[in-house]
Amino acid sequence: MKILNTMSRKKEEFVPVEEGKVKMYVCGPTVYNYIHIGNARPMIVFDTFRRYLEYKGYEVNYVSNFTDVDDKIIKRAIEENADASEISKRYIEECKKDMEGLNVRPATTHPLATEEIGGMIDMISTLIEKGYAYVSADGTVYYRTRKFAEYGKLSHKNIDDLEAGHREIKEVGEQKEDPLDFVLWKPKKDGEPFWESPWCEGRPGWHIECSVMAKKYLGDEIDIHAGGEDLIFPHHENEIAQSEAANGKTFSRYWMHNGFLNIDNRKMSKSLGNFFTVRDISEKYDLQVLRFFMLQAHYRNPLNFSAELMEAAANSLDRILTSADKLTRLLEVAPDKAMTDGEKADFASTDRFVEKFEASMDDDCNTADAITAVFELVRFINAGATADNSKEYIKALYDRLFTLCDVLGLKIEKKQETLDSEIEALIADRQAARKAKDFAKADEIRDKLLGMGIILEDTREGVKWKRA
RNA sequence: GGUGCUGUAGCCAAGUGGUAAGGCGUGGGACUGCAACUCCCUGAUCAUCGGUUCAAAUCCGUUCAGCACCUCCA
Repeated sequence: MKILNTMSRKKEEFVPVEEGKVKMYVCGPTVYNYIHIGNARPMIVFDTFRRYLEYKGYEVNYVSNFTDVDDKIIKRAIEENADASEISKRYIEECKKDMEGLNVRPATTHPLATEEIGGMIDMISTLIEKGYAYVSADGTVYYRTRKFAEYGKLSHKNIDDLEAGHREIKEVGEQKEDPLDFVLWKPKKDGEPFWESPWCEGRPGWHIECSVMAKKYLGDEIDIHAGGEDLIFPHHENEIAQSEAANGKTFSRYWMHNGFLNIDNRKMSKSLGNFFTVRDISEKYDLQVLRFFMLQAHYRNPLNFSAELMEAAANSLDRILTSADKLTRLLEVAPDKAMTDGEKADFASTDRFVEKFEASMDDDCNTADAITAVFELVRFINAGATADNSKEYIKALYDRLFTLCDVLGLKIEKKQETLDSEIEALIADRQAARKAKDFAKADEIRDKLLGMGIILEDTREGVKWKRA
């Protein structure tokens, strides 16, 4: 399996630190509001990668934090005249609901920044002892960036270019030794949450949180660190500087970054009025559609979002779900027999779809390509499977489709839904009318049901209904 | 200015040296009482120009267009 490593900018064969196990850290959201659809992209793509690693037999320790102390949260708390922890708690819960809708599995651990302050103080102390950090007069602790010789190795930036850039932005009131230095610990302001520390009452800088949480839950050297491409600099660069200086080891062997999501070809932002939360989308679509939509593109490429594209994604996904539904129906009526030799050969011929799927996923998690293998399996099913096939054969096809979709995090199980007796009676009446060739009445009933939100389809396997 | 990314059929999107996957949509056909579903058929020489090569969407260079990061945005 190959992964494009941001560090080397090359596809590298994946070799975990410990055979059979993967330690993976994905930077999570700052919880000051409902998550937006841009936040959802790394959640979806890296959840999919995790699922694939598990499919391959790896034991994955997947850690994703919630940043629950931050300027934005504090700002929101002040606006609502609430406590910052109330805000973060609320949106962590809402985020988990959205993740469930997106079928993003909970991480092995979801650490909270506010519960890891002790570890942060320890790491900052270590950095000070080793000379990688210093305390300024007001108690702010800064990282001494130039002390870390490899600074810039992930983002491939030249430290002197960076410095030149910074000089044009005069930073006022800071007591840094160097403009490149960043905050590890900052003093509290009135009304802000704070913690005791050896330097001052205050709170941690953003970057130190992830270094500490990764270390605590995964160890000094992790396999994969992932997040949005905007985090490469400065966030991940700073994490490397902190962790490697403090621990004396390579922080992460592989770095994966997803591309940005644009809206109607423009960057999503509140000021442009093209800002969508996952919750907004859930009002119109099953969130599976959003998940499918994002997996149709390669995770590293920029992806454009629009209403038309969502509609197309919904139709595409329906094609898969319809096929799965057909198998479910066939399973009910198929003769309870073992596979015939012919069926065995047919089933074996679908191995090629699984092979293609795996080859695509092995190639830097190419979900867009992997999905094509699913569609090829779908066409095979739609064209070939009938009520004459044995139950064992139908079941085998279903399991195969289920397995591939499950890696992608797409649920194909039909939700167990029951109709109320009135609707069932109407469907029965319509069937009777059709049998009597009273098509006017049959159509009338079908229209009536449509008005009630029930769509009927007369398939070879019988009458099928679905909600509009 | 620095560092990168992108440009493939109406739309979306794989494919990084051997003569273009897949999906949506469109049009035609089969099936169906009709509709829907499904199946079959239907489309591009890969932004531009030039070069390397027996062979390029795929490597090198040019031009054009769009985008990102370089200020705690996934």
